Amino acid sequence: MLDLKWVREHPDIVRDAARRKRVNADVDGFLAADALHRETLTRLEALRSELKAGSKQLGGMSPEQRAGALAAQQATKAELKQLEGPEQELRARVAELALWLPMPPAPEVPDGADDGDNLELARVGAPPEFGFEPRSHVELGEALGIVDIPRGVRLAGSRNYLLLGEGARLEQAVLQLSLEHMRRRGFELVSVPTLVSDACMTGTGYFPGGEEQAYRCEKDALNLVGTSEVALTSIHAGETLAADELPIRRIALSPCYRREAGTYGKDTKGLYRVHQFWKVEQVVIGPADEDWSRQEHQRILGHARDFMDLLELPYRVVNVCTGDLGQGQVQKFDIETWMPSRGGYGETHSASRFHDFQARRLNLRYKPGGAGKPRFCHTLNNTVVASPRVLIALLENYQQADGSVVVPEALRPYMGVDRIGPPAA
RNA sequence: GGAGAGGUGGCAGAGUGGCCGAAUGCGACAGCUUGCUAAGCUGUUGUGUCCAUAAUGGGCACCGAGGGUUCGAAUCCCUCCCUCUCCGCCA
Repeated sequence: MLDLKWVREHPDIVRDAARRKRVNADVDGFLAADALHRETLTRLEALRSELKAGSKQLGGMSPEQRAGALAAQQATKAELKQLEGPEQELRARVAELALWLPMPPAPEVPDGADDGDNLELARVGAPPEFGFEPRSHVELGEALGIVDIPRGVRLAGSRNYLLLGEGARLEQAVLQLSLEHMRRRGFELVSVPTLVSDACMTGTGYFPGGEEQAYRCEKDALNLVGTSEVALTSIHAGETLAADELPIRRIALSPCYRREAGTYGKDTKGLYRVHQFWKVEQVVIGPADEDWSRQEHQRILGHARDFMDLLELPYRVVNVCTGDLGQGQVQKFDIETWMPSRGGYGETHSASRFHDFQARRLNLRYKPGGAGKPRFCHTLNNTVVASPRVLIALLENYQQADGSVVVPEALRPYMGVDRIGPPAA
C-alpha cells in the first residue's frame, strides 16, 4: 500500500513505477475513482451533519412542533440514503484499486523485463572442475537411495518427492546449522502458523494477485503460506510498537507450499521447483528510516552470503531488475548458487526491502522516541536457506567420481558422517 | 462439538434510546507547592479521514466486525469474529 495522499500528488511517479515493474495497476482509474469518491463523501457528510443537527433539536421539542420537523428530517434522510450506496461502492473501488499500486523501485534498480536483465554484483567461489562426467542431483540421489521422486509423485502428484535416510538427514542438518548460524546473529527463532488468514496474505502483499499461487482451505477461509515471511511479518499487525522494541529480528523454520500454477514444463526435472519445501526465513521490522533500511538490507543479505560461505558453495549475487521486482518491493537482491546440472546459477535466496509497503497494509506502526506521532515501520526479509533447493547444490557440487557425496565440514557435526555413499553396486 | 458469560479510551471500570466521544479512578504530560524523595493542588490528555488554511479551524466516522430498526443507537434487533468458565473429544 502506498500513501494515497502522496499518490494523488505524484501520479507520474506511480505510473512510471507500474510501467517499469510491468505490473498491471490502473493508476488513472484509481485517481478518477478517488476524486469522485471524495466529492461524494463531502456531499454525504454535509447531509449527515444537517440530519444530526436536526435530530438534536427534535429531542427538545413539544409533540406539536415535532410533526413538521419530522417531515423535513425524513426528506434529508431520503437524500442521504441515495448517496450512501454510491459512496460505499466508490470507497470499495478505491480500496481495491489502491491494493494494486506499485511501490516505486529504488534508483539503483536496473531497468529490465525479466530475470535475464538482472545485474551481477558479486561472484564468490569457483564452480568445481570434475575429472569425470558429473551427475545431476536426481541421478546421484536415486543411486544413493536418498531421493525418490516417482513415489513422491505417486503420493501427491507431480512436483512432489521423498527424501530418505541420509538425504532427509542432510536436509535436517542444513536447516539446523542455519538456525544456529542465525542465533549467533541475534535473531529470535519463532514457530509460526503456516495456515493463515486472508488479512495476512493481503497485508504482506501476496493478495490480490497471488491467489493462484497459494493453496486455499476454503472451508476455513485460510491459506497455506508460500513462505513464513507472511506470518513473521504479520505478527504485530495492527499494533503500535515502542521505538525501543525496534528493530525486531526474527527467523522461522517452516514448510512452504506453492501451487506453481502457470509453470507447466518449467524446471520439471528434479527438486528445483516443488510444491512443498522447508525454508528458514529472516524477517526484520524496523523504524521508518530509509538509511537504516538500506543498511539492514545489506546485513540480511550478508547473513545468507555468510551461510553459503560456511557451506563452501559457489554463488553470485544479482541486483534484481524492475521487471523481476514484485509490486511491493523497492529493491531486491537474489543469491544464485552454482548448480552443475543446470550449467549455471540457480536462485536460492531472495532478499527484499519493502520500505513501508507491507507495514501500511498491515497497519504496523511504532511510536518514535519523544512525542512524535506513530509511523509505519519498514520491513525486510531474506532467505537463510531453503530445502530441497540447497540440496541440489550440495549434492552436485560435492559429488565424487564414485558417486558418493562429500559432506561439507560445517555440516559434519550435524550429520555424524563426512560422506554419503558411495552407492552399493 | 455442547452449555453459559463477556468484548467500552493506554489500563481499570460506569453507562439500557437524545443532555455520551463517552462518568469516575489509575497512568501519562505540563504547571504550582516542597531542602531532596514521597505526598498534595491545578490543568491537559484517543484515533482516522475529508474540507478550507499561513499558523489555526470545521465536518464526519469510530464503544469487537458487519448489517438492520429509529428523526436520533455504546444502549434495541440480526449475522459473524474473538476471549473466558464448565462439559465432551484429542496429538
